Amino acid sequence: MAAVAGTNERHWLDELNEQQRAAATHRGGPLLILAGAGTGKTTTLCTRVAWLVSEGIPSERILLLTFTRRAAREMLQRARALVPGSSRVLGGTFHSVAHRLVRRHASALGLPPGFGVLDAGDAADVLDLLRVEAGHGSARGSRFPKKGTLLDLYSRTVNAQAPLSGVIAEHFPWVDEHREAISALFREYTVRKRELGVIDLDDLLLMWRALARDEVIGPRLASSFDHVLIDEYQDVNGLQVDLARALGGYGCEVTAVGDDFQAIYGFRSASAAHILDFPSHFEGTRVVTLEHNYRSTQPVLDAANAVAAQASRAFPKRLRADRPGGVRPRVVWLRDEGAQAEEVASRVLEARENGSDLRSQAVLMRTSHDSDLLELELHRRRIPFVKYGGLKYLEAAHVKDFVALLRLADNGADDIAWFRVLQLVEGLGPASARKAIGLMAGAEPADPEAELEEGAASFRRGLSASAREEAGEGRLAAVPDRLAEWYTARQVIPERARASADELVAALIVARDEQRPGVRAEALRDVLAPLVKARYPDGAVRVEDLDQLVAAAHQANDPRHFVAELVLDPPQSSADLAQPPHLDEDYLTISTIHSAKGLEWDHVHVLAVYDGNFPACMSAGTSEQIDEERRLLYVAMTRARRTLSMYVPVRYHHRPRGIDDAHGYGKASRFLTDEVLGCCDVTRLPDDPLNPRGAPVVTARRLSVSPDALFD
DNA sequence: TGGAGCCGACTTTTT
DNA sequence: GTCGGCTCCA
Repeated sequence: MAAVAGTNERHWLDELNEQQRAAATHRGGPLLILAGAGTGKTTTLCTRVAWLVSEGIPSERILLLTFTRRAAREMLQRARALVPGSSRVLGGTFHSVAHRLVRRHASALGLPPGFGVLDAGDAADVLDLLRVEAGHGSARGSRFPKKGTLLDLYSRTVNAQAPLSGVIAEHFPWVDEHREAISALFREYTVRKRELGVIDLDDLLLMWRALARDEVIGPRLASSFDHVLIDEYQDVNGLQVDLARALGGYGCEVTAVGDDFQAIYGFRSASAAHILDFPSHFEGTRVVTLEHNYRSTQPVLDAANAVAAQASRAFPKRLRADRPGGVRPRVVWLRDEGAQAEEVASRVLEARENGSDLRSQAVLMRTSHDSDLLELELHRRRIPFVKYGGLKYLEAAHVKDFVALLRLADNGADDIAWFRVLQLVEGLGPASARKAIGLMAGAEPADPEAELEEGAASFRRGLSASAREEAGEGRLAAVPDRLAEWYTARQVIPERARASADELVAALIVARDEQRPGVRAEALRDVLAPLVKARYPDGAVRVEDLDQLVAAAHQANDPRHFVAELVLDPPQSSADLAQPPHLDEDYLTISTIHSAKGLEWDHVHVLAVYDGNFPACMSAGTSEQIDEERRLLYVAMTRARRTLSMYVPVRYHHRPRGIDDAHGYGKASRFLTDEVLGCCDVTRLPDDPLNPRGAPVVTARRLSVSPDALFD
């Protein structure tokens, strides 16, 4: 480490205000930075990283935990610009850091070296499998919860670290009659994951905590860091608090940043209570509050403050703007979502003509399909955009197929992947796939391999730590290998599908022996391509999507964990995988509010601000849920630097994509109270130009329209 | 009779 | 894109 920089060289400290500087240069003891929207939270945190490094803390001994990897990357880039020495700071999400640690200690945790990480969809598939096995498949009468609900419930219970019965009573009362069956199902779920050699996202946190609490491994882990900085602390859950406390308990200095009024992840068991409890969890905490808003103009803040003031238990916190001037936010009533799309597109173009490029503008919405019509309109007008949130690249069916193949090449015991992969073959459905997998799994090798098998079995049972030590890593590698049993299993495949299935399995065997991830991915892409082309009408386009993944596999730094890293840091779109990104291109951002967290734009448009969306009808149950929905609107509003527009389509479709014409006549969001509207310019857009002032439709005429004359 | 495949109804927010 | 229900095929 270079000599400590003199204070006069740290000119970047001069750019901070008094509170920010106090936070950035705090030394000794835990620190909590309460930072309202736009108060320079990121700047302060980056500067703190830079300051710590300039104070002589080795950068690899600093851990920066953020909500997304994108946030970590951005912060580290900025810190590096201040102090080049900060390049080795370890940054990422709780989950990605957990993955590194779990990887390193896989054998202690009883995991095979090639263990996979299930994404939410895979985890739900495992639960579904167990649900069917337990006979809750199509049980008549009292309906058993579906896989999505089960996963929600499971994840909530684990992340909140609360008893299942309590979580059911509070959030899922309608499944109470099945409580015991669900409890048994969840126990089976943890067993099954072990058998499959996989873990889910929640396990990553559980396992990190288990490592941190272990009397031997824990201190060793904690001694790797001097400082931990945690961003967005208002959105941590109980498990993450445990991790923070474990780190702090071993003498690591903890800094947390957040704003209780921006807590929007209650549905993931996060709770703003944790940030308020921080001082009691960490003895001797210094609290620094940042109140000066450098992002928005006062008129925007006035409206946002008016929304915040409605909260039942709000901290009295009024943001004050540092930027002079500004225009009042607009609230626009329109006929319907079509009019909304046209209006937003026009305003975006208008702003661009006035010198604001598309990158400085964003459209935000509650749910990802709120922008469906807008996306069509933008295509029509050739306005480039990138959409964040909603259905992601990895969730597209053909990409999931490909990922399942990649998984199988790493871990032949992953039956969920098998189940998906086998069904790619035409004429091979779920029933045959299940049978074949049962045969592959059930056919235990005979005596000669008993010793190896003993290792695998002990892994499956999840032995005590000492027994696992004994088994050693070499034996743990002996996960049951389905591929070897294919010859037996293929007998239950319908005859017409057998040859095709053989081909697929043969390709997997070849791919498994190929260690270079790029070459392996290429081989698997080649077997998959014809199947994708046959299955989907737009198959050719989808195969191109796969090429992006192959390219990414070629870039992978750690072949073994290419798929896991994909799950932990999912590309938002296929364009995200393309190397290098087209940085010079100008595009509009469309994003769910959840995905827009921490970001800002000059011009912000908020779509569909009607009641039923803000709050969403599904989240209008308890007053806590409604508070969270209000904060969501607040977060959206405070993303705006210069102008803010909120749209209320009066007539909206219940269902997206125009499947039918079911629609309702909505009211504006209940959060747009008179106080809020008083801070805004309210306009009503003229009605349908083809039918001004609702002129009655002529019904008496009968016209005949037919192309029959053409059919001579 | 089981299983593959087609058709119609519906979809909150994310690591 | 997914789920459940239905029909037709071996």
